[in-house]
Amino acid sequence: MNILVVDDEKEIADLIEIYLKNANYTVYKYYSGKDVLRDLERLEIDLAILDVMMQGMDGFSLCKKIREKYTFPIIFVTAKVEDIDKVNGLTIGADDYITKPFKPLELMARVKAQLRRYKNYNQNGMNDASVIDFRNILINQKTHEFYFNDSKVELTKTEFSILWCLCLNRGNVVKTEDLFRYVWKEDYYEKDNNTIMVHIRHLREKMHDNGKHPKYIITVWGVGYKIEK
Amino acid sequence: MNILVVDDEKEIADLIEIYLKNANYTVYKYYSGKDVLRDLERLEIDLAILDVMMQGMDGFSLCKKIREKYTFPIIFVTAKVEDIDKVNGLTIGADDYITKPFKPLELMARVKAQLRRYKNYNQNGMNDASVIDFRNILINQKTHEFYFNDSKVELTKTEFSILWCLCLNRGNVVKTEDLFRYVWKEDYYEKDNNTIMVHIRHLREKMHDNGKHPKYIITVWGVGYKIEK
DNA sequence: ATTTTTTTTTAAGAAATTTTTAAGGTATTT
DNA sequence: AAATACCTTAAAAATTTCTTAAAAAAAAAT
Repeated sequence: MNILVVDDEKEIADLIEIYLKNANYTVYKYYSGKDVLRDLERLEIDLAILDVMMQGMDGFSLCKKIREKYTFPIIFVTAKVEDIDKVNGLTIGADDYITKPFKPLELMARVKAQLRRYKNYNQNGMNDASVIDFRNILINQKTHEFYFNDSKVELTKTEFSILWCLCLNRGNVVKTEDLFRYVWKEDYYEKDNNTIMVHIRHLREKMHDNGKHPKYIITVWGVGYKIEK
Repeated sequence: MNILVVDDEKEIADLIEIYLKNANYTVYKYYSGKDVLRDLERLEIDLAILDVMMQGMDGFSLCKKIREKYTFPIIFVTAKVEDIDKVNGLTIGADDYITKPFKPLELMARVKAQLRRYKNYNQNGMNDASVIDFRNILINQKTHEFYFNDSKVELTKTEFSILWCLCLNRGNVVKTEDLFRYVWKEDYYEKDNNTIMVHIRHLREKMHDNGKHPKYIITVWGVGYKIEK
């Protein structure tokens, strides 16, 4: 497991590193947010521990930047004890927030809890794959390509995200609300329903699957959509 | 979203409930772990907030019991400030651990962070039990499919919900009022009785079980319905 | 910086499906 | 026999989805 540690106080970063390495994690240690963003893509991080108050880019800004592309757990570790900071930190995308001075054992327990949630409680295996291949569908998340009957079909970002979610859950119904939250990552309201419907229609069109009885993206009345295995 | 609150100190449970309801969550409030375990299957909980020190079954034991079957996030709220308890709580399957006196806003931020992780960042709860298979009935909540004598029978959302509730409680009578509240999630009045009856009739029809002596969905006079094991 | 193109969202009417109501009937209990 | 609870049927009402087109927003190109 690869853990990212970002803290401009070297002693703290070193201390955290010792405990993490002791628990057999691979540690990537950084002293500035800028350097992190430069390397993030190639590191394949599973969890990040960020300091809030850093020179240059602060922890909150870094967290926001990370969340634009990644969903691995983020834990803030900070000397700031203001309640409003905790609330802000958790609101902008962090999963946990610990104040200094912290007990290393507690930090480790929280790291393990977050990794368990991220890796184990997730649907096993299925989620890690970046290619899903079944029936006459081949969809690749890494390359953002979709092949249907061996010919490439161009999808927009939203269309791809919807189809990917349905394929991840192939065989199972995805509730409209869950689908919305997966794709848009924000709260769902009734009116959003129509937005999804239009995208579904576009997808069906691109799969030549419009008409009364779609063969691929199937409507489950009052619940959501599913794609049969 | 359905949130479970378990605390034998009524005032705390009530306080938490107020904040949760204010944020538009549905709250199921319990004062003992035993009662929770009895109802858990039919509640469809998305997140739990548990007190650690309770009379009878303590929070840790309840957490372990829940984790045998469910993966929704669990947050401990407790007066125990011993570090070792935090570590233990997080180790046995909890996702977060807050000590009293806690700031309600912080609790709410942590609830939201956990739900975001569970519902938006992760694919949600693939592991939670979703298939019931007995006699010649096979009902799958994830795929929203119902097989009767090995052939697929299409059900509407309400029909499915009713049958699922009866199957969850197979062997036992489900009171009309309880059935209504499970399916419609609102208060029950006499006139709703007829609505249920019509749906039951449709179900019986689809199971070729109309007539004087139904073999599957059995009427228990003056009480409700049951489906025999 | 502006224009063009593409994508996403909104809106509104139509179509399809599901749910509820209502009324008359049947079975069971007291 | 009366009262109560349940069943059946069909039509009305409500809900949900589909379709289409245009507006708005975002991205790409000039």
